[in-house]
Order: sequence, then structure tokens, then C-alpha cells
Amino acid sequence: MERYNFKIIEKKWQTFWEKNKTFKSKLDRSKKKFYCLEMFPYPSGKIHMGHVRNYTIGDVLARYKIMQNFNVLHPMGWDSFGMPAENAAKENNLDPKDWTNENISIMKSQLKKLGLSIDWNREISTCSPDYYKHQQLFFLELFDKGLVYRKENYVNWDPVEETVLANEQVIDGKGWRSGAVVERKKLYQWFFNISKFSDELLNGLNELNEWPKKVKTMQKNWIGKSFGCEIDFKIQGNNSIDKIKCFTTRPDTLFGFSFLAVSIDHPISKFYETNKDFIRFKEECSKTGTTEESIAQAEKIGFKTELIAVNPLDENIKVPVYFANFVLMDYGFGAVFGCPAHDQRDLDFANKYNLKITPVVKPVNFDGNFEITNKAYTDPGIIFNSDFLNGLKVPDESIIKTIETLEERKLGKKKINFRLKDWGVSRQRYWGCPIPIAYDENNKIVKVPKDSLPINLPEKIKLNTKGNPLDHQKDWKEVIIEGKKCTRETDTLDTFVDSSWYFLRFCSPSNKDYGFNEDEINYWMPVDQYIGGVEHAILHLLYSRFFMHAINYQNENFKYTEPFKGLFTQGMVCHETYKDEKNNWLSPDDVFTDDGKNYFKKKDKTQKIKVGPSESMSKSKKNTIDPENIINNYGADAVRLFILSDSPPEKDVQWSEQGMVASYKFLQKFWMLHQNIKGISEKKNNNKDASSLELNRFTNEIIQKVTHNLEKFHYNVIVANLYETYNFLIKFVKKPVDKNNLIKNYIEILKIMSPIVPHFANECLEDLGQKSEVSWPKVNEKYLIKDDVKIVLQINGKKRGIMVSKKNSNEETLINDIKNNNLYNKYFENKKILRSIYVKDKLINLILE
RNA sequence: GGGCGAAUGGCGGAACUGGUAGACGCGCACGACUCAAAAUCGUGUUUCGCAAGAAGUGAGAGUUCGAUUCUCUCUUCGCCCA
Repeated sequence: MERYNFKIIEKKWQTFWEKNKTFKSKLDRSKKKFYCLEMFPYPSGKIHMGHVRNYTIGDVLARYKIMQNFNVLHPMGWDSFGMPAENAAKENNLDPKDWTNENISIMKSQLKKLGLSIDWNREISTCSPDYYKHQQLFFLELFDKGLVYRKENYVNWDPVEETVLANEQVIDGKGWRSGAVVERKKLYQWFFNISKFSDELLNGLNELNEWPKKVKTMQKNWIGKSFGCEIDFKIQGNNSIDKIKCFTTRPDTLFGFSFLAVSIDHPISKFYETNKDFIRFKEECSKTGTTEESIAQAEKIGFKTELIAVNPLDENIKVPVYFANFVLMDYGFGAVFGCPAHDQRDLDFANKYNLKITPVVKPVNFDGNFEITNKAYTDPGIIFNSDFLNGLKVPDESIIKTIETLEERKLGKKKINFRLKDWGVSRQRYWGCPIPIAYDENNKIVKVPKDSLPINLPEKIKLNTKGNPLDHQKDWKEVIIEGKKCTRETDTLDTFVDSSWYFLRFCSPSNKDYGFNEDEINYWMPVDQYIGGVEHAILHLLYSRFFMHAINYQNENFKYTEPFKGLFTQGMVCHETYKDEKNNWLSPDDVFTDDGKNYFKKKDKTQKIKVGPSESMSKSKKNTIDPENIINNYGADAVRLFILSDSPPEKDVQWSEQGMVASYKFLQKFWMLHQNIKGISEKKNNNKDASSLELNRFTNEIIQKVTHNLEKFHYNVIVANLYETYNFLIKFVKKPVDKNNLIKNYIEILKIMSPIVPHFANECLEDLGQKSEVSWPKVNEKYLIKDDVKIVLQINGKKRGIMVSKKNSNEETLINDIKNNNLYNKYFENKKILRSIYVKDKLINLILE
């Protein structure tokens, strides 16, 4: 018997699918559509196991939906702008475009080897002018709708590289490449007005029933809607400043007010521009990064002004005004009032500068002197020390009452605040989508005319310049628009912009004059199932949701605002980590073990290896496994089978060579079984009918199980179901069987295998004379009905046995049977049955005295 | 510090709305084949116990005839936010 030759067979089917355009999708209103989308990859070089997992999960679903006769859209593209290309190009003196396109062609061929049901006719690449041209048009449209604006904002500035760093490129306050201390620098940048839709983005989460709760919570927290009020504080000490506006969620602690803190960028800072101490203080502040986290972790420092702020509820309370590093200009009004007793950050600050600490909230049943020293009290309680607020319950009563009073006295008003900030989209980089804006000689904004789009990126330019390479491209930068000399914007767009509408482009990838075609969008959208890593839970998904609102805004032609109806976030692929004696990371390929306990260097078996914990595969830790090698050694089907088998898709999975081998062997064994079934000879025997019934039941049960598990994304259980099926069949074929019935059932079984191991299943099906286009089997309920059922016998809640009984047995007969059964009558000696609980056809529980 | 989630054999994991805990795979043990090994096939594998039996889903309580599943408290771990 010949072994299963995956190399020939997988190639055969991949060619077949390609030739027959099996996965080509087109708009067909007679069919129900299903849009299955996996997050498109960044073309970094080669595919990694994470991709294999992501795209296998999506492929199983897409193939299942195809078999259910849905019109399936399952496209693939490339998120191909971004820094790695620019960095790689710099290092190797290449063109980012060449580097990117080469990676794309490698990765595309690798993905094809996985046997994915991708409609490659719809392939898109965000770095192609065919794609970004439309993005530039969107930018201009958003500009016209007032959803894009330009403002000065702080960035992480690397003074050595003369470049802007992304937050993740700042490590311990230093540039990742240069090691220079990162500074805060103000630059003019472009922003998308995402905060305009804060409420819509928050409320929209409620209708996303097919999203993981976790992701929705993360987005909700990110949007961060908070109720509070704005308060005007009277200021004394400088005639030009009469008041400062603050936002607070805790107005009820106003009587514990002991300082007022403003951001160093607050408008009043202009009065201190020449103050040397203030300048020094500002420099000190600029050393901390711009992320919320770095600000939160930095030491709280302040600069005391001569200003005095007056408590609006009690004019006798007057406190100093500080500039402080922990107050952000873009949250609230860039000013907060400090109540140290009930806010840890304020308390740390107050302790540092010896400010008064007045507690105004105490625990409900607290008697005696309530004091605060090092730990702020932030729990619910009762107000005290607070005049007319005394005795109110914190937080509900007290906050409402304070706001009411402030509103009555016209000192403040109720306000809702969002944490969500506008989306800064400017990147001072070459390898991104050019922004379709220029500036005239007076530095006024000039829109690039729509008919001159796309603005192509200049090619073959020098990248090893300081700062943004585009800044040095005189012939590209200088442009004449409507007869006026202008200079182009040299910033390019954040790559998150590219990915926030690509799912629309897939619906009409070759539409020439616009990013998409409305008819096609309205047919295909929303994405029915989106699959990708949880690391995109906030930004990418929120930006995409924003983008739908933005194109919808002032446009009646769209039916959907939420782009992704269903979301599935898969876990990562992990592997043990290895380090040699010198603490260098080692690749699993360089490590050897013969007992699974002691590990040695392959090249030098005297060198012991330290085995570290299993972590998500990463190049830096060298604990990666190259999918291409694995596919070459074991075949795509075996890889697909393994990557799904060991853990639920939403959890992390351990890469295991042994597990991989097991999947490979499974297919080999199944192939033998297939030959066996095909060549089986009919044996005459009276038991034939009984065995057919048994097989019919098994087949229908397994169809039911697999269908259920597919719907629930329990793909690891499906693999177990396939093993169960093998274990059943291998025993079954040894019995006398009705061959026709066996083949009939076996074909159904192959069909349910085909989403997971498509090459293998299609080959077997074809071998039995089946056409390749098969539909998903339906459960035949009549085979699931059993005459005899197993009933669990419990006595006093403990399992004592299992009885076979007729279906729908009556409780009394059952109890009699049990009492008369030799196995169980020992339990009833001298005992009465007090109560019995009978779950029909499942279980009987007898309670004895 | 806050929010969310998880905890089941040696390991990964299964168990539909509370109803036979440990499916399936890995590993391990024994056996067959073999001069031998690998591969393959077969049998077994939660723990204690020769057995009958008992205990058992992170710990402790509660609801229930019955809890891996529901409620409360705690411990540990993970993720997100700060």
C-alpha cells in the first residue's frame, strides 16, 4: 500500500483550485453572503506560526461557509507601509518598495502552500498608489467634512537621529536606536477628529454581540467616558489672570482642596515664559515621555507660582497654584484641583510640598478622628468637614448635590469628559501614504486638487538622511497648485490609516475612481467574521470603527456603521526558550535533547542549555519555528491539523514537535484506513443491519458534534472528533459490514473533515468518485434516536452504577428493576426510599433513610 | 491600585442550558513483530489500595437530591488600564 504523498496531492489540489478559480467571489444577490476576513499581514519577510494559526482558523470557517452554500468573500492583502521596510532599506541600502514587494511575493507563495481558500483576485497592497490614491481622496473628504485638522502637539523627539519616535521606540526614556535621551518637542501635526464620535463609538459597542466581552471592555475603558463637572476657580495674585477652569469627577471633595495644578502647556504658562526657574522646570518635565504610563510612573514634581486659587464653595479657603508634570493639557482643561486626602497622586504631591491634607470623606461607620497620612481614601463613605455637604453618601448623593449647588451659584456646570483623544496621523517618515496637502508661501493650507491624485511617493531617494527623507526631496516638495508656488506636506500617514478601511477596498478592489463601490459595499459589508490578534483590540479596531462613522458622516448611502459584526481574537503560538552558558538566546534548531530533561547545544554536546519558560514566538528570543520547513516536512494539512488541535483557538498554543508528528501520522493512518474502506469486500452476515445502524448513528452524531463545534469556534474539539472518528472506523471495518452503507457514511465523514484538511479530504472524496464541490452534511435526526438508554443510578447523590433501560421508562418500573437487581440490592437492606429524582433517560437519584 | 479573565491527571486539554469528571492527543508502562533498534500494531494509564472500596476539578464555605458548571471569601497566574 502506498503512503500518503502530501507533496504531490497538496500541489495537485492547489493547482486545481487556482485553475478552476474555486474561490473567486462575485456579487450575487441570489445567495446569502458571508464576509470572512483575517487581519492582513505586514510583509516582514516570511510568514510565521502566528500567521499560520490566524489564517488556518479563518480558512476553516470560510470553507465551512462555502459548503453551507454562502457566497463567501475571503480576501487577502498586505499592510505594506511602515517602518520596518524603511529601516531594512536603510541598513541594506535598498529601496523600501523593492524590499516590500519581494517579501510580499515570498509570503504569498508561502500562504498558497497552506491551501487557503483565498480569492487572490482581490489582493491589495497598501503601499501601491492604486490603494493610497483613494486614501488621499478620503483624507480630503474628511478635511471638507471638518473631521481632519492640524494642530501643534508634542512628540517624542530623538535629538541625535533628528526624528520623531513612536511611543514603543522610547525605551527607558531613550531612543531605541541612538540611545539619546528623548525630548518632548512641539510639532504641527494632522489629526483625525475621532473624539467627535466618542459617544457613538461607545454606544456602538452595545450592538456588537459577537465580539469578545474583553475587547468591548477594553474599548470602553479606552474611550473613558466620565461624568463630572467643570469649575471656575477665582485666581488672585496676577491681574491678567482672573480664573482657571478645571474638570473634575470628584467635585464633592472640594472642601479638601489644598492646591491647584495646571499643565506646563496651560495658557497661563505664557506669563512665565521668561522666568528662568520655570524654563528649567519645563526642561525637567520634558525628560519624561508623552505616554500616560510614563507620566504616571514619573516622580510628581511641581513649580509653585505666586498665584492663589480660591475655593468656590468657601472663599476663606485659599490655596497655592502649581505647574505640575502630571497634568495633561489634552485631558479636561489642563488644570485639576488637588484634594490629597482622596487621591493618591494628589497626596504624593502634597506630601512632597508640605501641603495641607484635609479629609472630607470617611468610611460609613467610622467614629473618632479620621486621618490621612500616606494612603488616600478613595472608597465610598460619608462626607464630613464640608459644611452643607456633611452627611451625604459618597459618591452618588454627594456629587449630585455639589454639582447642583455649583450650577445654582453659577460657579460650575455638569460636564461629560472623554479620555479618548483625537488621532494624530502624521508620521515624519518616508515609507507611508503622502498627505494630500501643501502650503503656500504664507504657510496657508492648500488642498491638493482631487484630479491630481495620487501624489506618488518619490522613488529611489536617499534614506540615510537625518530626519524625514521627504524633507530633502526638493523637486518633490516644491509644487505649483493653481498657479501658486507651494510646498508639499512631507509627513506621511500613520499606517493605522491604511488598515482602517482595507476591508472596504476588498469589496471592490479594482474600482478606479473611488475607494469602493457603494453597491458592492452594501452587499458585502459588514465583515461577518473578523479574525486576528488581541493586540489590535483597541487601536486598529477603534480606528476602523471611526472610519466607518467618518465616511457615513453627512452621507445617506451607507447601511452600516459597524464594520465588523463578529470578532474573534486568537491566541499566540508559544515555544520554550533556550539560552546557552553565556546567556545567548538559541534557536530550537540548535538545541538537542535525548531525554526531554537535559538539553545540549547541537554543535557541541558538552554545552548545557538552560530551558526557559514557553513564550510567544519572537525573533528576538529566537524561539521561532519556520512554517515553511514544517510544511515541507509534514505537509500543509498536517500543519493545519496540529495548529488547531492542542488548544482552543482563543488561547495560546504550545508548539510541539511531537504533536506535529502525531498530526502527520494521523493522516498517514487515515490514508491506510481509506484504502482499507475502499477495498473492503462485502461479507455475508446477519449482523450487517445492526452494524449499519450503529454506523449511521455514529456518523450523524459526529456531524452534529462537528457542526456545533464549528459554530462555537471549538476547533480543537473538532480535531478530537476526527480522532474519535478514526478510532471508531478502524474498529468498525473489522466487523461484517454493508459496503454501500459504509461508503455512504464515510463520504459524509470526509466532507466534515474537509475544512480542516482540505487537500486530504478532497483527494479521498475524489478517489470515491465525488465531485470537489460538496455541501455540508445535514444531521438525520432519525438515526440519533435510541431505543435503549443508559441511566446513571445514584444513591444519596453518589454514582453507584449504570443501567441500560428502554427509552421513556417509567420511574416506578425503574425503581423496581433497581431493587431487584443483585448488583444494587445491598444498598436497600432495611432502608426505605424517602425520595427519588428521575431525569428521564438520563439519571435516577434515590435518597434513602 | 482598578477592571476583566483563568485555575481540571505527568503535560495540552474535553464535559450541551447543574446530571457517568478526565473525551481526544502527547508522554509513560507493558506486550506483539524484529538478531536488535526504529517504525508499526495491541493493551493499560487521575490518585491511594492486591481487592472491595475511598478520595478527587486551586483553597474554604454556601445553595441543591446532585456543583468542574451557580453564589460568597481567599490564593496564585494571565491580560488590559493606571
